Amino acid sequence: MNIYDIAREAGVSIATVSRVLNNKGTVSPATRARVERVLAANHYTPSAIARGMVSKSLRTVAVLTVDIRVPHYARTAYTIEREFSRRGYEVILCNTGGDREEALRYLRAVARKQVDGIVLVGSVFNTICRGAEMTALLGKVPVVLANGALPLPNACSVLVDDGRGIGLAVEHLLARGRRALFYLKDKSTDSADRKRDGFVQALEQAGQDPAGRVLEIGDTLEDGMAAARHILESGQPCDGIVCGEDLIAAGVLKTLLRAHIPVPERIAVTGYNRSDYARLCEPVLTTVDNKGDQVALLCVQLLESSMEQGGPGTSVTVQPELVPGRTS
Amino acid sequence: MNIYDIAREAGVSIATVSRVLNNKGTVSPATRARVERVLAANHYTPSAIARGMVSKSLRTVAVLTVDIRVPHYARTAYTIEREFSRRGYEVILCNTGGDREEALRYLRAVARKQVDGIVLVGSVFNTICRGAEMTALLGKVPVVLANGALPLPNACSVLVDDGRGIGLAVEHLLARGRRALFYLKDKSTDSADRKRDGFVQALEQAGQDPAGRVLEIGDTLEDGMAAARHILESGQPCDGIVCGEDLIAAGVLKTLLRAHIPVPERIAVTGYNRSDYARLCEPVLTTVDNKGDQVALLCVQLLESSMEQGGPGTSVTVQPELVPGRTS
DNA sequence: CTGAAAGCGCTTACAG
DNA sequence: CTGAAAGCGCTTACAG
Repeated sequence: MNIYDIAREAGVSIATVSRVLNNKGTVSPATRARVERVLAANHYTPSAIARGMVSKSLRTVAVLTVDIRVPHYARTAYTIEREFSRRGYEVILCNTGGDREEALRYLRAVARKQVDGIVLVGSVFNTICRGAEMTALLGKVPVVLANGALPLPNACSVLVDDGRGIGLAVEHLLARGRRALFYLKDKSTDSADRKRDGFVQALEQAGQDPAGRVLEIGDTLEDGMAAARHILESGQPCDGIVCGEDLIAAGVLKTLLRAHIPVPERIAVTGYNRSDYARLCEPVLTTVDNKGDQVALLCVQLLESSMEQGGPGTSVTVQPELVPGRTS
Repeated sequence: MNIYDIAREAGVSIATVSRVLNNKGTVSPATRARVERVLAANHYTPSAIARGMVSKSLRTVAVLTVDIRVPHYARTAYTIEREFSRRGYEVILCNTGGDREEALRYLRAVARKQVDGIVLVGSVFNTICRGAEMTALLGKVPVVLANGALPLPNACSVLVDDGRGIGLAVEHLLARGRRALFYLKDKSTDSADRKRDGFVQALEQAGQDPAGRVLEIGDTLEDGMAAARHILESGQPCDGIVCGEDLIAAGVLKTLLRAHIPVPERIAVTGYNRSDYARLCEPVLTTVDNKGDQVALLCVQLLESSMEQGGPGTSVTVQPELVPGRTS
């Protein structure tokens, strides 16, 4: 059942049907009523493809992220999807695994579909979105990065001051009298580097030597557990462990509890992300809220405005906030 | 840059360009080479919209779920997305919140885009996918349900034997000498009901009276915490709490730990889903693996085959598995 | 092996 | 207020 069938049945031209469908132009009330009746009677569904053929848009945006199973990304993707849905767009989900080739494959696919915009979630895209084809693919459509930035004229950014976020955790621990802190640094993304820098800087500002205080580890629960064991076994003085992710902190906490080390009395622990992991821990983890929902909302707003009005890529920064729990 | 531009530059007809683009029909090696050179030189990107205009497909599937922030749904959506991506489809993500009207809105939107298939993740869709418009929307395209079933000729199902899953947990506890079990039932979906039935049945099979042993609660950590407090304060004998979700079990565990009740010595706890929550708990939660990844993969396989070959809706059932932890 | 032409289902100037 | 016609960028019989 297409627009021709409707037109025939209503005794009008397809142009008129199109007008009532889109509330564009002028249609006499009588004609409109007649067409609407036919439309409803046939459960007519307009073809977004045919419409897209002329408008060059399917009202779709692509969200590229690392892995939707990571709670922080899931939250971000959730808000982005809901907000775009409210605005009449569908969202294509892409789990790139942080892999450059995979990201390229997704970008090629969504370019063919002529998406109206692209959201890149995670600072890993700072690193992998390089090279001629990437730039070409990302250059022809509005782009926004959550927790990242790209040197493209059309790319917007919503940044989180992650260095400051870790700084907050450090200052919090120092203020409570902790003197021998460690930092567990995950992966190697820009964001992870910024957090590490925040740790180092906060220690230096307090007149402490950060040398040997940063441990590079993976980003799993087990990595956190192993790192804590490593610290304990090293015999080095330690009264606080600052972690770059809640999941790592949960692992640390697990090791400490199993070793019957009182938390926070002997060793304090802090996480990052304000995820459910933090609430789940017993005692509840002190963590840093990196404002995932706010970041996601801002991404949608920036992208929407650059999809509709164009304009150069703007950038906003969000400040994280310490959320005290019972591990500090 | 469209197919006409390419044809002109290569000195051939658009039909020939289309042939080399799709490796269809026959093209002389020389012509093919010439066209391919022009294609590459111009970074030609075919329009999926124009292609869809004739094929009636954008090679897209829609995944409707309740809320991607729930880890179990995130895992399912992840696998579905990855598997479809491998097969050359893009995935549209829809967070319905389990709301019928929202689901309808999404279904209307993806019907206009003529998606090739629809995946419904969660047994809530058993309940909300009723009514004329729903049936019409779901009737014209291959549909598969993860953990659910629909009385439609074209709908496939991948079911999880959730009743059996809870039964496994109960039998496990009974085998370890527990005699006073409670079941914490979440929400009211078909799946939650089946789990409750599994609990009741397993108790009866063991010759126990299930009366008063099932508590209906919400599905949050706090609900689990409150339910455990309620049980403790009631003074009723209790040496095991079976939960319908890991998150609830985590809440129960939290309350028990805070009350200094030895787990599992005095009260055992089991969860459901084999989520990260279970691993995070200390002690690690005994849980039931409801095979989310396997379910997701089967969904993709069923949907793919019914998208390509049509055929009636088939149904498969997956058996859950007990994963012993340290809380039982 | 290759090309001319029709057709997919809409929207949008342009006439009237 | 309404309709005829062109055009969006492809694929696909059909001829040759």
